[in-house]
Amino acid sequence: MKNLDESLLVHVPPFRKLSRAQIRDVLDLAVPKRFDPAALIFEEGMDADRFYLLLDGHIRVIRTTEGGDQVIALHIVAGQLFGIAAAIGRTTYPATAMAVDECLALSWPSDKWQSFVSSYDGFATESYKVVGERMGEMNNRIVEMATQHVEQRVARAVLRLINQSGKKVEGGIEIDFPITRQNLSEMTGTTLHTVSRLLSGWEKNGIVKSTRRRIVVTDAHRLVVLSEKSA
Amino acid sequence: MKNLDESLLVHVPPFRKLSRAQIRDVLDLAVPKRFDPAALIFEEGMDADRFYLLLDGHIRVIRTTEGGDQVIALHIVAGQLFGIAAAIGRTTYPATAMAVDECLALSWPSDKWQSFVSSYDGFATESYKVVGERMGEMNNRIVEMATQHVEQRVARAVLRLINQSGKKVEGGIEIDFPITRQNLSEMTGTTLHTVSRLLSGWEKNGIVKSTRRRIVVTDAHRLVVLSEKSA
DNA sequence: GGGGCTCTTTGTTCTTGATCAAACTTGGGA
DNA sequence: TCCCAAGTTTGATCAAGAACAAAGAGCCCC
Repeated sequence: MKNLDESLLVHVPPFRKLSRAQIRDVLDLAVPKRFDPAALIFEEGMDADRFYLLLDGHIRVIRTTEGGDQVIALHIVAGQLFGIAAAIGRTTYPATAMAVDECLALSWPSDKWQSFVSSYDGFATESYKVVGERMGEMNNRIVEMATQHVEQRVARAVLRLINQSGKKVEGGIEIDFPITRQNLSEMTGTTLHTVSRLLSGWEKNGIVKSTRRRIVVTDAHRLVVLSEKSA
Repeated sequence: MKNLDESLLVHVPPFRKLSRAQIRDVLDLAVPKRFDPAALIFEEGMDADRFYLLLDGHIRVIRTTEGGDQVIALHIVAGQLFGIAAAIGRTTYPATAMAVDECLALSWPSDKWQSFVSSYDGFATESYKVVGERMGEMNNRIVEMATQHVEQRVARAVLRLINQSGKKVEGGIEIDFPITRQNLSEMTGTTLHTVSRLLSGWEKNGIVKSTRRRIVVTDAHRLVVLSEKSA
């Protein structure tokens, strides 16, 4: 438990400005944990007792409506903080976090947040920058949902995924975690049927290539064009 | 300029915990300004050199797409901070702020943000609570847009407005600033035509009563029912 | 190596709400 | 007082995408 290597945090933005000794202190307070694919890390409404740093894997942040519809709010990639309800004055988690693939995360008790902010220079700044980026992303999604058609929204969602978690493969860029048409529909507010038809169409035009749970973008440029097609 | 009364800030959340002397200091740094209806306070992309506190009136926060569509992100009511790009590590404003009616606001240079946070206990906590609330609202809107029909979205938008800025009048609750069908459509991602038809329908059913730029909700309960109608 | 679960595809029909098109109303300003 | 701009209503048509319905395909586990 106590032998986490300091190199883990050296390159992670919120901790980048900390000294070796400070990182040691932070790590000594951290609890590492592994999650299997589809494991729930915390659920919407739960008491927000810990905050997390994802070291490896991908996390999906989900909200569920009373009607049972799921909406994917965002994906977290390695190196990002999540579950930081404490940072924005919340006592419960606003959404559910689920491991997409095998994940490794560190966590700390939420009541440590305050002391991190005051003890470690740069920690607050970097963390709130993350908050700002997420707000920006959310804002963009609202604008998209309000003004764009389904095809453009799905195109953007795919582009965002390859930007955040794209892996170069021969013939294009692959989303490097498993994702279904259903998932994509939950990110864009449409149905899996419509997403399936869109992907089939794009595949016919040589823009993407996809198999079960995997998507490779072969012509990102044309996807960008699609995503911008007149409002 | 220097004779702002301290009572202005005593009941405003971010400053609530400050001493009389501290409030004096804060006020001495503040620049008050009045804005006419429809005046732009700052625009998306502008250098975020100041942050604001709205003392009176209503502000509309707007994003405009390349295609010229406008989306209303949120409304700010008296007592709220806005333009707090500095708080989330941004150097430009992420959206445009426009006065809806006659407004009075205080503003401070953005570089004072850091010193406010460190000098005044409770300021950071309260401010980030506001950030958290806005994130929650944005999140809800994303979920709504993804899962609900237009009628439900418009109903919710109206309910939100009367919650935030409702004024009791005989016969119901009125949204206490001027708002057009067009505005409502920009809040919900639909067209003014559809909003007009919905409002006409509701009026026929005795749920609302509206004239040019004014909306009175006469039966909030039934509006809630409408807004929840099966996903 | 088969069974079953999960994911995907594809066809058809139907509904919502956008788009197009005008006319009407209201209130402020010349 | 009249005019005009801004805001509102209403009708008709149309298209995007949801809903309904099945059938296929890939993968994991036994």
